[in-house]
Amino acid sequence: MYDIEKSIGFLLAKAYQRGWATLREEIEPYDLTPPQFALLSFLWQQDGLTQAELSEKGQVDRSTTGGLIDRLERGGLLERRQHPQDRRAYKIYLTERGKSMEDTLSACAERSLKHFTAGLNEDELNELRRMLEILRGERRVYELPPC
Amino acid sequence: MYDIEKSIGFLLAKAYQRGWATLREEIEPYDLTPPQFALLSFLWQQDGLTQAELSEKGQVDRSTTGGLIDRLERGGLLERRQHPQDRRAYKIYLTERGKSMEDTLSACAERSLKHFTAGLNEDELNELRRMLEILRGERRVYELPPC
DNA sequence: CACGTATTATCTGCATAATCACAATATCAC
DNA sequence: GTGATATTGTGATTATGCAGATAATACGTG
Repeated sequence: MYDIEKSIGFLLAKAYQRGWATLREEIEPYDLTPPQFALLSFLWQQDGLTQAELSEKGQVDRSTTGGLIDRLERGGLLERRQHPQDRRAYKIYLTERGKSMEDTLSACAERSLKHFTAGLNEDELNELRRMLEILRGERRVYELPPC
Repeated sequence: MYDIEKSIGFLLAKAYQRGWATLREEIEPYDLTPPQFALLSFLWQQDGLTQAELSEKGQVDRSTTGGLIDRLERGGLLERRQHPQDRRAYKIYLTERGKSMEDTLSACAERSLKHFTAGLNEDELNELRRMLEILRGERRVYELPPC
């Protein structure tokens, strides 16, 4: 008998749902959503990537990434600049405003994570991270090399 | 320094993403999605629930549940019947077709779960389940009692 | 070198999902 | 009966992935 309440897939969905909501609460005052925050996080690490590169880093479909960038651009956190060598592509750069929000938003993320994971200790979190990385599986979902 | 690649929230999102895609592949031939499958699973356990009850069981917003039911009804897997005592509410019943697909679809779910969790052994899965239940947190997200 | 083909980068449209705010209707409690 | 509450539906916004369109680049062959 299939019991969905005990299914890893269902529990994963619900844990994810709560994680999202917890982060959302923290960053809502800045008019951001969790995926938008994630994209900003990649840009804080490295600026000037193309949409395709950001897409691959975040393991998100390219059209989804395009939409995220639209909204972040509208919010004045980043800007598209023409790629100097490739006229098809944009390079994505943080604006001053986007750069300046790193500390504030990272603090939000830390706070929400602490709240979200309050029921688990440090060892458990490391173990969870290890298992999630395994479940995450292969990285380049959107650039599968020909088998 | 905030490293999103190591963040529990990000890893949770990516593991969830892969879990969804894995199940999706299996049930796509039946024109179903993971949330639709989840709703059916609750109905296999118990028929004749209202939308609000299904919503609470699945921890999903009521309007989301309404949409899921729309699509499953369109596919002929369930039907809305007037609640005998409450004219506001519907009771949701599986059709014969909906009932008959339990075995097939459960097998799909088992298969996809096995594929999805191939990298973890039985003990690890139990540990993961335990931690996800903790992270999932309080159940009734949509019926918070006044604090 | 040139031309045609394949690949790549982005965008658009479509469908599903998810949450929220609000509306319409019905029930409940006092 | 009236006000509060509950059930469902609608509209808006975001996210996500897929398919297809468009434009530009890369490559391979003659």
